[in-house]
Amino acid sequence: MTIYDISEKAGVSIATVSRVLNGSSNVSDKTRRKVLDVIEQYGYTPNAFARGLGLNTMKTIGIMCADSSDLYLAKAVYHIETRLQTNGYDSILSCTGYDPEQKAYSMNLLLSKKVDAIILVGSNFIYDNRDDNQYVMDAAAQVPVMLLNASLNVPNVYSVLTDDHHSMYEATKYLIGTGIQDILYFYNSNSYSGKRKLSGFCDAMEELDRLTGIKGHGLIQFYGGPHEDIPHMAHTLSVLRDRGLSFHGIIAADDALALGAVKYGKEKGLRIPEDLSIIGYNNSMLANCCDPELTSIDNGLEMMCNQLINTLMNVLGGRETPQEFLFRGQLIQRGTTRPIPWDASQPIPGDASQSIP
Amino acid sequence: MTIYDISEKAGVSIATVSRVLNGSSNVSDKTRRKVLDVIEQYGYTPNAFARGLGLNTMKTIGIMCADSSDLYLAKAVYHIETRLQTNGYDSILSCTGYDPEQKAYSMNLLLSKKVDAIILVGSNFIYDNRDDNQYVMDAAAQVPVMLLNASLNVPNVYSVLTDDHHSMYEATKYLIGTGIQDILYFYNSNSYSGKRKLSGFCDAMEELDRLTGIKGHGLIQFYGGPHEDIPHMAHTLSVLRDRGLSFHGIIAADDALALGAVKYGKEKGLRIPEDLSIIGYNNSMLANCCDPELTSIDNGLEMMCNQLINTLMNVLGGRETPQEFLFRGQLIQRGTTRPIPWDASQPIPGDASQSIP
DNA sequence: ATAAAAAGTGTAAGAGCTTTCAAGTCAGAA
DNA sequence: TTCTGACTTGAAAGCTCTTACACTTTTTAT
Repeated sequence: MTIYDISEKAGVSIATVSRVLNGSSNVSDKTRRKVLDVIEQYGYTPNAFARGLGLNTMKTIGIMCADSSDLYLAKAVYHIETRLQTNGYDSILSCTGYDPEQKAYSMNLLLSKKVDAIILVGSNFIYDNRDDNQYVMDAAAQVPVMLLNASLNVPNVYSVLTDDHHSMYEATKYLIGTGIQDILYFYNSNSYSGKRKLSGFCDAMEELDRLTGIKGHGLIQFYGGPHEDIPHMAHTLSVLRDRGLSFHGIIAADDALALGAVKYGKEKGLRIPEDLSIIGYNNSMLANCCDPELTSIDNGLEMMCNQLINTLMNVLGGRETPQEFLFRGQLIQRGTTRPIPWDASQPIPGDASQSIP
Repeated sequence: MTIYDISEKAGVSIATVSRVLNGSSNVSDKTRRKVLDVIEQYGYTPNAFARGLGLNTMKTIGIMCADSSDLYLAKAVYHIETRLQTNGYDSILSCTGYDPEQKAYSMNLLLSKKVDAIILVGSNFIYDNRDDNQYVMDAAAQVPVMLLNASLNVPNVYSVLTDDHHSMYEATKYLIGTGIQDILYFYNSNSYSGKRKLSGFCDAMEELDRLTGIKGHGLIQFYGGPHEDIPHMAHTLSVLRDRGLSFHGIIAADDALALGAVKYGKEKGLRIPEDLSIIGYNNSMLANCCDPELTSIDNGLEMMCNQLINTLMNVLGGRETPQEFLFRGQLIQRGTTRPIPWDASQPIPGDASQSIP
């Protein structure tokens, strides 16, 4: 069933059928109705390839994501996919893993499929070394590139992200405000946003060092073990402690790591939050799975995804739009941290609980 | 840059270029090298639309999934996507939600994009009423349809699933074997596999009723609240208990529900597993997030996904293959259940711990 | 050496759609 | 009535590739 069949049955030319199909206004109502009837009757759907050939677009967006089974990334992909769909776009998903070469390869694959844009979900697509981002720039030369949780100042690249530095800075100050000074930062990624988070933590700790005149309140521990392996995370911390390091607070770069920290605390018989306070990141469902429930930073993922798609639609529609959207995260206080005492004289100037509602 | 440009620069015909591109053997080494060089030099990539038009395929598989942010479904999609990629296929992902109409619509959208096959991830795509599955049969008339976690006996539809009935039956018998008789089944879906699970539970409980001569050991509770809302799940159970129902074991239809059960137990001050034993389903990362760690049923998701892709490749390659693959789940015993006592005389014949290693 | 088979290459006909441009229709104005 | 211009419509070219078929060249068998 092709456009020719339809044109024949409707007694018009293929051009007219095509015009009806594309909602062109240059068709009389009578003709339009006639064609529509025939199309309906035979259940005809235009061939997407042929259409793509003619239009050089298929209303399809390429989504790249290192690991779509990751709780956070999966949520992001889901929201993006859903919003795309309501805007009449399809998406081709490509799980690239964390290997840079694979990323570049996947990118080319998507481009060869003539996607209208590419969305990079997650901060691990942008590297510090500008040369390593060449593949992104190459892509941007062909189609708009959208970044979620990362930023790259290059034409035709648009970014939607949270201010991870600020979030971590405030979270750290909040924890200090509850009376804890020896804090461990527990992280597992050096990605674009990973770096920002770490520096936020460091800045807050340095401030503390400066104010107290004591050096080294902050500890930093990288977790390189298997993804999502909570027991292994707990074990990593256990080893640390056994080496004699002491800390009464843990700030984790994501909720899974925080759960590892909670598990560690329980295994060591520490009361949470009295003996050990813990803050997670992302405010995922894991925060509720935790006992006690996990204090975590919510960065409004859904809102960011909406902004990203809106921006994309603007770009695709040829409308002007800012290149970068920066959101602010929000600390959700739950059971793994103590509240800031009402009367406490803050060791750090500035009331953290004010800027983090 | 088209095939014409390449053919000109290489001094051959477009047919030869095309043959080189498609790895046809009817090209001399010398010619091939020459063409390849030119292609390399100009960084040419064939236009996917034109290719699709000619071949009527784009090496693309449609994946449908109700909610790709669901922990379990996301894992499945990830494995499928990854395996597809290693087989040289792309995937178009469509998140349909749970609305039947939306499913049919998405299906047509995928078909219009000329996918080579459609994979339905999750059991909620198949309904009890055969008429409701018409959209699947319609699709199967055009391309192979693969079902993960569901089954439909229709030509050109292939199924890969676990024997949920058996898993639940054995899990229930196991729990009974640990000495618990009043068991609550906690579930949230009436999907294809949801039904199977429920009937597995019911069968085991009826057996118990028959053996003890007492009716009504089993309780069943549906959870209709928001997805992944652990506190809400706990609350649902709390309400039940407050109405005077008593149970010392909970079997949940998935791990999230089981965490809800754990939370409920803790809130009520029950010791787990002494006062309340809990079994989850899917053996997801949540099982490790739990304290104590959750006993759960592992149904080998990755293996199933592999089988599904292998089968698909066979179908696409025109090779014979069975229509249905049925796997057996496996109970992973952890901290939310007691071990079966060595010397206990089983109230139910058949040693559950034997068939569930 | 020669016939027959095999291998390599090119021509041209699609695949199904969009879109330009020319032509046809028809109302209202002159 | 004739002309003008606004609408409609159709013919045909174009988008980029694949592939059947025909033709040429090379290899193999005799």
